[in-house]
Amino acid sequence: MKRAKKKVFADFMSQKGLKSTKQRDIILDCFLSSDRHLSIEELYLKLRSKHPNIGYATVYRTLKLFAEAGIAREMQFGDGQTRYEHVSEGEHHDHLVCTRCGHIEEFENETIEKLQDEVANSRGFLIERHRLEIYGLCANCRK
Amino acid sequence: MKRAKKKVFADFMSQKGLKSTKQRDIILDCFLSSDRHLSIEELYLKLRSKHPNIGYATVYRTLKLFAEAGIAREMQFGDGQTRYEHVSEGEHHDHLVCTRCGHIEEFENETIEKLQDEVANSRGFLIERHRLEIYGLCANCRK
DNA sequence: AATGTCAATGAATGTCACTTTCATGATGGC
DNA sequence: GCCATCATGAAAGTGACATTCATTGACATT
Repeated sequence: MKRAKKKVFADFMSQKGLKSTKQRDIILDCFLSSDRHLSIEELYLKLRSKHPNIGYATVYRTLKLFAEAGIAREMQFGDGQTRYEHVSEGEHHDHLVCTRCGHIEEFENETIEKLQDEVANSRGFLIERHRLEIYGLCANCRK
Repeated sequence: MKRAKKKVFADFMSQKGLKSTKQRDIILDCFLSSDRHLSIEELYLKLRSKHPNIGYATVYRTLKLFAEAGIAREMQFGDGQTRYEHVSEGEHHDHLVCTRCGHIEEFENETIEKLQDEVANSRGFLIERHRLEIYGLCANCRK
């Protein structure tokens, strides 16, 4: 899966006439071996420990590239930081966010999606995308 | 209803030992007679036309007060601006957001809420709140 | 190997939307 | 009216991006 995404990114880059560089490889490796929901800042700090002279701007631009290439997706959870999550081919999911420990879980629910379509249709609304987030305490933090 | 909210706010203020001022009255009036989803900037500009020397910081602080008093609620729709919506006693609703004209519609769906509860329960998650936003084209912009 | 070409990099700077500070100005209780 | 507080608004500060630009580096050409 890590290998598959590397290929997707490599293909995207060559198709766009963009170059493969040390930094981009390092950032991709680090991203793929990280949490599913990572902010630019977090990834930047994680990288700095091993590669002290990689720039914030490079991390920022490279994550944008990942998003364009379809291997990452930008997310806002309302804490003022953009997070990037891994994307697997065509999937969609929503989130359970723990307000105590920050833990993020994913879920899918076909019925909810269907009901959303109904709501949108009844208003003449054409859906492009949606976001559903449930905030609360995760099982661990309830103890 | 406008009158009721003014009372709620007046009660909140006196209970907190805060003062009633010209500015706060003006801002409350303007807020109550506005769109249901207004950014600080929008409200500030609207106010400036009639009250040129009211400060941005005052609008900002007063909206926070409205939120504390429970007559407004902070919302993020991912455009980088915080919006404040009117709150009516105990109600909850979700949003349809037009990505073209910025129009925001509200909706409620009991079944979706119930399904969310089920999802949360199955993960041992204790819900505090949730947000559901559907982004797309409104009926008008589809034409 | 030296040079040319051009995208990539990263330190520095800019931008935007708040958020706080602080010197002044209002308010409400006596 | 007096005064301890609170409120105001101009200005400065903050945090998280987003852009600039001089330099670097990778490959192609001489």
